[in-house]
Parts: sequence; structure tokens; C-alpha cells
Amino acid sequence: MKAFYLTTPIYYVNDAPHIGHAYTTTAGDVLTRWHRQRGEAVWFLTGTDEHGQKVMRTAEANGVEPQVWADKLVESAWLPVLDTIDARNDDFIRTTQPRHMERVQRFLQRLKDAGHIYEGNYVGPYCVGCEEFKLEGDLIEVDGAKCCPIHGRPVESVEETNYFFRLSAYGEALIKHYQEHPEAVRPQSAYNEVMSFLKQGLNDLSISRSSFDWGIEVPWDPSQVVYVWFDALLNYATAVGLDDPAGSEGAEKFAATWPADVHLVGKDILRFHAVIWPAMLMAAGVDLPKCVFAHGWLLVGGEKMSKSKLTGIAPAQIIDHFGSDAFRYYFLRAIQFGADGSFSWEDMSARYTAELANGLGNLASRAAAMVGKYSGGVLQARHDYTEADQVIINKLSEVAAVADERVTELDFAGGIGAVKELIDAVNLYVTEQEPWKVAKDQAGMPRVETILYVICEALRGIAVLYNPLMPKAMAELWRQLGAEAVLGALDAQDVRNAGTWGQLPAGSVITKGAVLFPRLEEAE
RNA sequence: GGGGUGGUAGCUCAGUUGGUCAGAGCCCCGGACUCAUAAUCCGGUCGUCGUCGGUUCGAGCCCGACCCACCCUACCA
Repeated sequence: MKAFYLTTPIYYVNDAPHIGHAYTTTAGDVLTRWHRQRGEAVWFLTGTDEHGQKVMRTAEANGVEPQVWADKLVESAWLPVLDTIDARNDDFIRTTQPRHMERVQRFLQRLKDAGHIYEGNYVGPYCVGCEEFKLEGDLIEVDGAKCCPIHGRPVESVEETNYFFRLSAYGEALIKHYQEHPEAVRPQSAYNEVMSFLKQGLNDLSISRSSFDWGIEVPWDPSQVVYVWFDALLNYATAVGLDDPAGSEGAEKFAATWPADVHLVGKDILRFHAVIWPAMLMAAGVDLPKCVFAHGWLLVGGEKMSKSKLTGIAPAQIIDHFGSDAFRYYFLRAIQFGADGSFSWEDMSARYTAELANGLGNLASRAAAMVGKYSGGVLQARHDYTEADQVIINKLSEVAAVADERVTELDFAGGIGAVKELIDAVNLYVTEQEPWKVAKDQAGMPRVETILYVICEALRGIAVLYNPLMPKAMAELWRQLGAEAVLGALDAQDVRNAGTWGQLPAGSVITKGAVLFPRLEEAE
């Protein structure tokens, strides 16, 4: 069975990760955890992009070799941030690894041999920040100098003999492909932009550089290195064994993984992924990825967070205070995936307190306390259900179905919102059923037992559905429910079966463990 | 210049194929309750759904024009 294969962009090692990077990786992690909990084989890839002039110059500025610089950033920043956000990736590719470089060279030679690459001459303004040549019309004027509109720094005029990829040959084929597969670029706004761009016609793409040497050597011309984007895009395929000989381990991996099901990207790099990348694959006769999903930007104070400008917030700044679960919850819950979203410390604090501490955390707390107080800490068998009980039973079933539908469509906010409705319904249920009053009369105990069962069984479903999103807190909830002994590991619970009522058995030992989401001190 | 996206309560945002669609959460005020992380639950205040026209029995939802924000892209040089 082919794995569900998801990639994040490989991140440029020019600087340290900020929450924009972590946002992408978090979304990928939640989605892949969800698919794992549907019982599917999954492959989740992330990594770093390490070649190019900008990295070379940054390294020079720091007085070290590019590889040393890249190693340092990967070890000290990019790998640790995965632990910080609690991401469970299957692989981490670096574009300086032999496995990548060798396969890139092989791929390039193959394209060359098939006539998709030719030698040409290119003269034009070049922005070091963007790693690309600019069109005159794109430039802006600053103090009399032509500058890159993105970086606001002067462009350099560069003339090179380069190798060109016949990108222009694929415009029509791409348009046709996307007309037949409108789901291949999402959301709709991204699809529209790509189509609009394609319809204007494509130019061939210069895919090599001779003015510097920090890159993968062009196999037939050692004086040139591969253009960093051409190099970088290939990581998604080289990481799983692109073009390895039949029968090899790499070939088997490729067959079991490719094509990618989802390439998660920020909307700023959509075009590379939805135009250049599929054209490269078409030229090579390799299957195209099923979907490129472009998410929006995190806005801080109304401005885009940027790796070029220094407005980035490090994930640890937030996670040290709120924890990784809350980080994951907040960004996927508060922002419609695909749209831009504004982040503020105040908003995050408000949602943490209202939805996690007061909502879910407190519900788990009152449930465990009542089972302890009225049933000696052991979940009792339920008795006849009332209409009120049935409302919760139905709600869990409905919510589980909606959540699966939404999350698999990458509508994280929709999926989380559905589960939150259940949490609110159960809190209401507890208040209305008033088990503490029913328990005052010994004759009411059977009813109390049923109420407590309904609450705990609903929490069981919530734990399963929220586990991909908040694995640490849900693991604790699973322990408190005493569920593992009978139901097995939380990670092994199928999300598609989460809505089936009555799984948590009578006799489960419910304990009041650590507070799931402690109230946090006000921080500035 | 062309194209895209968005402009809905103080804040963050939902609003399917036009007919309780004027909403949710947060905030604020009042009340109920005590199992619980001073949590929970109920009630209440706030909007001419960017502007102006049009289609329709009826429009945040359709059409046209315009304004604002952001994004993509061209020409001229």
C-alpha cells in the first residue's frame, strides 16, 4: 500500500526558524498523525535547503565555510525546533547530503540526455536575496538605484552562460493538468493565481550558475552549479529514492511513497511548487504530486512575518510559556488554513484560558474528581440512557465524522471546531444533570453512575480525536481515563472509529492526574 | 494596466446552491450552581454585513461601478 506522503518545504538555513516555519511543520505533523491514526502508512518529510549564494555569503560574513555554517544551524536550530513543537517526522533531508546530491545529478543528466536542457546566455539583474534573476519591470527605485522589490536592496547585473530548462514547453500541459485536477492546487485562491500565471505563458528557466560554487556540480560541466531552486525542489523525490535502479531499496521506497499526497508550502513559494516543479517531473516522466497546498502568512501587528526582515518570533518564545500542545492548538484552531492570520500574545492567552484550561482541561478535572468522589475512582457500568445522554452519544458520533472529513481536507480549524462543540456540550451536560445533587440520595446512585459514564466515554472520544493535535495532553488524559489497559495505546486508536459509543469499559480506573492545561500567570 | 483575495458586532472571525443570515467565541454587565483549574451554566448590551446602483416577491450571499488593504503579473522606460 502506498504511504500517505506529506512534505514541508525544506527550510533555508540562512537564519533560525521562526513561528512561520513552525506553523507549516505543525500543520504537516497534525495531518500526518491524523492519517497514521486512520491506520494508513505515512511518510512525513521535512528538511533543510543549504545551497545557494545567500547561504554562501552569510557563511562568509561569519567567517566560516558554507558547510560549517549549515551544519551549525541545522544542529543548533532546525533539528531542535522539531522537538520543541513535538513534530514526529519520518525523515529529515539536507540538500548537502550525498543521497540528495547524487540523485539530483542523475536526474539532471537524464533531462539533458533527453533534450530538455540546452546551453544559453543570460544577462540580467540579479537579486542575491531572492537567489534569482529579476525582470526589469519588477525592480523598484531606491535612491536612484534599481532594487529588488522584496528585499529593497540593489540588484546586481549578472551575465552568465547557463544551462536552461525548457520550462516554456510545459505551459499547455500544466494548464490541462490543473483543469483536470482542480484539487491539485489548493486553496481555490492559490489555484486561480497559478492558472492566471500559466495562461500568460512561461519562459525557459536558467537552472545553473557559474558565478559562485556553493551548490551541486552540473555533472557534464564542473564550472557550473545547479540553481538552488532546481536543487531544492528535487528533495521531495530524492529523499525517497528517485530514479534508483529497479530492485534496490531506494526504488522500493519510491514505489511505496511517490507521488507526494500533499506538498505544504507558504503562499510565497507557490509558483515554484505548482509550475516549475511539476514541469520538471513531466519532463522526466515522473508522476506529479497530488496536491500543493499553499497556506497563508502569520501576521504580527498586521505585518507579514519574514525571514528576510527580522520580525520573526522563535517558537520557543511561545512554547516555553504555553507548551507545545497549546502552540499546535492555537495556530491551527484560530487561523483558517490557507488564509492569512493574525497572531497576538493576548489572543493566544485568551484562547488558551477559555478553550483549553477552562474548557477541556476543567472538564477532565471535574470528571475525574466526581468519579473519585462518587464511585471510588472506578468507572461503573451505565444504566438506562435518557434523552440528555443520547444527545451526547449522538454528538460524539457526529463530531467524529465531521472532524475526519475536515481534517483530511486540511480544514484544521473546522475539525477542531467540531470537537470543541462536543466539549462545550459535555460541560453543559454536566451542569444540567447535576450529578452532585442526584448523589445526595442513595437511590440516585445508578443515575450518577450513568452520568459519569457518559462524561468519561465522551472524554475518551475527545482524547482520540485530539491526539494528533495535542499528543502530550491527550496522553495524560488517556492515562487518567485508565483507557490503555483495555483499549491499548492512544496512538493506535482509529480516528474513524472514535465516534463509536461504549468503548471505555466499566471497571476502568479513573485517576485525577496532572492538570491538563494549567492556568498561566499573566505574562507581558 | 490586467488578475486574485479580503473589507460582517470593541477584538478575532463563521456565514453552503439567495428566503429566521444578521451569527459564534472573546470582552463587559447581571443571575444560577458548587463536581471542577475562582472553573461551569443561564440571560443581557453592541452591527445601516466597505460605498452607490441593479436583478428579484426577497441579497453579506447574484450583477455593475467605485473606495480601501494585501498579493500575483505586464507594458513603458
